[in-house]
Amino acid sequence: MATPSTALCPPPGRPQEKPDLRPVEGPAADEELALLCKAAGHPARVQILRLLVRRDACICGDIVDELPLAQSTVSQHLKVLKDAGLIRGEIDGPRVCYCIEPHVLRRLKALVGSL
Amino acid sequence: MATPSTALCPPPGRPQEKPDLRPVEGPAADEELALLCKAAGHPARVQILRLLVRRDACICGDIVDELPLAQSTVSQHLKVLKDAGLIRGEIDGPRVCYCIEPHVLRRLKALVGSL
DNA sequence: TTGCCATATCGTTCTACTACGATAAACGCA
DNA sequence: TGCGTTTATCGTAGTAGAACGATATGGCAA
Repeated sequence: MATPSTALCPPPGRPQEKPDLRPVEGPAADEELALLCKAAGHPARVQILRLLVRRDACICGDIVDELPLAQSTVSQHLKVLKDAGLIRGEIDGPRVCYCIEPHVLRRLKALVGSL
Repeated sequence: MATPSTALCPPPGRPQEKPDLRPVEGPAADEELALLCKAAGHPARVQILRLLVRRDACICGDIVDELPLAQSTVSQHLKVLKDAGLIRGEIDGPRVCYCIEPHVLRRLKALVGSL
């Protein structure tokens, strides 16, 4: 098969509809909420999240082009989001394709919603 | 009338059911989301928020008693939350009664929900 | 007034974050 | 193999955050 130039990061064959059974309160949940909020607590990272949600997946270079920041700075922000679990990066040849981790984003929404 | 020793911070006669009409996307919304998330991005501050949501209002001293931190440190965290608009502090005699700003908390939920 | 209580602010120290340019690493292609 | 492209990492500098003890402030009671 031909290699598509626009790679889609999340393989479509995984709906991942398993509900998250972890509690939304308690010390562990508080830590998790703080961690995720901290990761989202920067305008550039919010922009990246929105970009990935809107585009469903995005090549790193496209993200760099969208933000008024140096490439190394964007790479650092991507690392923060990746370390928090909110996004995932898949190597696609010489490029890296980033995408949202939908269950972690849902988890963030659930935790914030529990406040 | 007698002054009640347990002051309730939000005066009950204000339902504040006005819906927030500001957009949940765009540059301003991104900034706002980042700001609120940053304020919530620390375990101690999450604990404070939960405390205030659960108890509806709380004397500063009670918050200090609940957290394993020095009084001055808790005071700083309260200031961060207050500067972000998430909580409000009303002076009640020699004490200060803190409470959630419900519409700002709702705004945070709406912004996170828009991701 | 004097003193006590609750809270905020100050000053300090240490750590973490943010941003950048420079460089390294990984990959495809000629 | 060697080159250009893409992304990550390193090193650095400046700023901000987190924690504490000490101190100031402001109100109430004696």
